[in-house]
Amino acid sequence: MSIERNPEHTRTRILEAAQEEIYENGYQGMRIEAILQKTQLAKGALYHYFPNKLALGYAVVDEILLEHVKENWAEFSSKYPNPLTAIQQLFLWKADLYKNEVCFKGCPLNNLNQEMASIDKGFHERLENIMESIYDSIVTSLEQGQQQGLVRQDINPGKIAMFIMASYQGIIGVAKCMQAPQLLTDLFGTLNDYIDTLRPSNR
Amino acid sequence: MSIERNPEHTRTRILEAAQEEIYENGYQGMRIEAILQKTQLAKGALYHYFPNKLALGYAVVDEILLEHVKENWAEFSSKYPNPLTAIQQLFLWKADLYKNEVCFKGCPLNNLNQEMASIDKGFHERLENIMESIYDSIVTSLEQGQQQGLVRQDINPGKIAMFIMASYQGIIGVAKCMQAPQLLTDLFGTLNDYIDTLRPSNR
DNA sequence: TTTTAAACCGACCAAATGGTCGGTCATCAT
DNA sequence: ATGATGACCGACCATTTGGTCGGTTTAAAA
Repeated sequence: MSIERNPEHTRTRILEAAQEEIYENGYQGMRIEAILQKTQLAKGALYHYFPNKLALGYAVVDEILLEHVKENWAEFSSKYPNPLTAIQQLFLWKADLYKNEVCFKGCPLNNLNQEMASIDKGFHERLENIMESIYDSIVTSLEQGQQQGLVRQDINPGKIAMFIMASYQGIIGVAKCMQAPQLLTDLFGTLNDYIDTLRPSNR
Repeated sequence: MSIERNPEHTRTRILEAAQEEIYENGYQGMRIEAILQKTQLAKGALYHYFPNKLALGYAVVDEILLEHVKENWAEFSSKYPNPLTAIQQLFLWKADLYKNEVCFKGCPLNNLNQEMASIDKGFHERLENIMESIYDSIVTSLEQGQQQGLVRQDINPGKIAMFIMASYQGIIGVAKCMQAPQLLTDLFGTLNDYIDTLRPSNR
């Protein structure tokens, strides 16, 4: 009996297994053997698609993490015309999402960043690009909000966008450390309170 | 000619070399061999003081990172009676400190947390304890500030303390990713602006 | 001075791990 | 049907790496 072959799907399966492994053990802790076990593939198959471990790691960032981030932001920014509301809603959704087990594992992007940014240039460049793309999205959407009178005129979109990103990362990180889902809700609540202060005062 | 022996000093040298290695490569990337090279010791010496790699990692957290944090906070909280000012000054000092090369490597505590908290229970417990101790310090100092009329009465010290911690961690993390010292100054500036809003409004 | 326990040495070991390579199997164009 | 090409297999290899252990040296106690 013949075994079906589906190159595209096989490659994706490897990538997803690698992402899971990295998420759980970090890139340095990710084991090729574990990916083979998860995918039930032989070593030759993996090395047919990726020349080495590093290339696989890069591919996970480029093809999984980056795409994931893009989709998320696209969804919320199109759903909520008010940029501040979009950000707040995204955070509320994240808070709920991370509330379960995910809370203990942290943010995939942040984890990888802390682990690899200062060790490997390739990882650093990729992760920096992702951050930049998130940053740009927030900035332009804040600027548009200012033009539409939805965001205070006296704030600096660049600085605020960066601060919001940093706080978000920090919140996930602290929650991971403390392993308390309630904390996550509180922290995102405080952050959303802060974001509320960026709205124009009602006159 | 005889070689001087100083057990205490030797142990400390190993710990410090290990801390550097972890700071640069993460715990999983730290190599025993590298520590031996840095300290010019033989393998037997290291394993005379520490039963294995994990115990060495734990010792670094307990004896280097924890102490470092304690000293820092003690210094600033005793120097500035106003807790909000103490926090702000600490951040300004950190911003300046990290401005150089350190900016690229991130916060030792945060790095280790992101890398190991979800992988190893022993690391997690230790890092959580450190976070808790920082948290407690900030909370009590905010509460005292409230009693002295230096901090707004309508804020929740617990939530605010946690938020400040999270933002701090996030700022270091983002700066590490973006590798821009100026960013660090901006972000800490924005955070300090936020902290200013916690002061009682002048009446 | 002798004894004793520690600090320290470094060759060696076993396991883990990333990676290779010759070969087999499925699939599809001709 | 048949050859060609890509997909996949899995035994094997080289290296790295944490860890061991018998032995040597220093320093202080007896």
